[in-house]
Amino acid sequence: MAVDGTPQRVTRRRVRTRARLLDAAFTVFAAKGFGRVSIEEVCEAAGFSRGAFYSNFATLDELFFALYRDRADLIAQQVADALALDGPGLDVPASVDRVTEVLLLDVDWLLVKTDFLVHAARDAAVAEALLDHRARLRRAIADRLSRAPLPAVLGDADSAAHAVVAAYDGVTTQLLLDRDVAGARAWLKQLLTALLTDGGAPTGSTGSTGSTGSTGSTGSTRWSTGSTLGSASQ
Amino acid sequence: MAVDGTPQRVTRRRVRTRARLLDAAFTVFAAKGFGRVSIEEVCEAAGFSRGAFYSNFATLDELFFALYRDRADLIAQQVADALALDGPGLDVPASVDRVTEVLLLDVDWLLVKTDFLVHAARDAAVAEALLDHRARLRRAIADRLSRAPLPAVLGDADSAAHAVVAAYDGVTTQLLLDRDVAGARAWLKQLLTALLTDGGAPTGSTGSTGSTGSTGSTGSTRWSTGSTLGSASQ
DNA sequence: TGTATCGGATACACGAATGTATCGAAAGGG
DNA sequence: CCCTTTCGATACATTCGTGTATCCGATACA
Repeated sequence: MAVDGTPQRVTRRRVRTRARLLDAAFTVFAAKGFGRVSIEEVCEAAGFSRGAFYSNFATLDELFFALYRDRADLIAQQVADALALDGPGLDVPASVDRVTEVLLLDVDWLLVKTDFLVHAARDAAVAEALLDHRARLRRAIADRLSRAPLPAVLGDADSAAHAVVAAYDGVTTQLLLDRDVAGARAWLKQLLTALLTDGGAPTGSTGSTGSTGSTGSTGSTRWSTGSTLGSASQ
Repeated sequence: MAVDGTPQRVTRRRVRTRARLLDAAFTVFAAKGFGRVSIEEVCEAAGFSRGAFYSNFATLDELFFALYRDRADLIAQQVADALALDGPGLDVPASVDRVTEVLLLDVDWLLVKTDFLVHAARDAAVAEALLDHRARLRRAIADRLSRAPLPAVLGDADSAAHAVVAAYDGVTTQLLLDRDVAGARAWLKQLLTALLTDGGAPTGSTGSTGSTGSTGSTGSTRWSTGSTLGSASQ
């Protein structure tokens, strides 16, 4: 029941089943979207019965929250690492490359993250958690960014970090629709370099130079392009 | 049943009830989110019974789709109008102001739109519709943008339009969390002018000059926290 | 190895939402 | 003004998901 019948013995298989539940939830949420997923589906995907779930979580929201928390922390850490690789004198293009790689690694994560955003947009407590995570991310970027020439197209390093996050979010939105990871990466790199350097990118093309498909995302369905949609009734 | 028992007589009260259903759906979706809304809730909000619904739509998805279509077209038109106000020589700052105004007018719409994005991200047909709408918006912007000096920080007008949309999406994401419409507008203006002019914005502050609150959004709950931005928790 | 505690499975009852079939009232044409 | 068509309401059956109470196997500790 996850209520405060706090277990006294230090559990052990409990953590494993909890982890399995979280992993399964991630897969199912990515595939069908939170809101279209039932508790039983998660349990089935994890190979458990609903009893296991209710023993670890009180509600689906709670699981979702825990899921987001874990993964978000992990990503934030990866971003921090990617930025820490440079010496004290930040190498902007290299950092942009690495961060872009990390941020646009897994489409499934973007799906779940966006679900979480929608969820947070209607719940102040959840929103605060998400804002926290974003603030941490921004700070990591701003800290690192403050040690670079910074072309002053924007204001200080904090504003620049804001802009970076905004660009990331914008590219994410498009990526969710066209599923073109390679294109999104290229486009994000172009945007960031345009924002963070004076030179900008010289090339004219938008960046979606044809999805090579070899991007190897976790396993999301790729759209079959030509399809209907026009035929609404009446 | 909305199947092809296509009515022969040109209906009349039908269109009214359909419109009422769509309006009610917009409100309910904005408040609770698609996925947490039942057919009956929509009908109740519209003052109808479920019979009315099933007489006009086959499924909730269909209604959602129609709802998005209508409003999206309307917004696209408004943006086009806002851009058309200039003479042939585009006045960038003025256009940015007007477009920003239009795009960040109604938080409720952003909520519904994001719900739709999440929906589209998992359904190819819906995704295509959304991509269509975005393409139209981009084209309107690009057309107008091609008649301006365009500081060449980015590539051609098309790339610039892409960047504009990305900035819009990025700012929207943040706005959904902090509900600071005024701040979002300021920030979007700053971003856009930074992208579309050489000078950029000189000021260092991020732009959240304190939410005046007089923005008059439709009726969404306003979060209690002071406008976040700079003050990262921790 | 025995034993007390814990964790997950099973079974049940309940509520909510859906879809359909049917009926009465409204609307428009003649 | 009547009559036909259409629209929305009502009632019903059914499915689906949830939450809880109970039970048995597993696990940690002595």
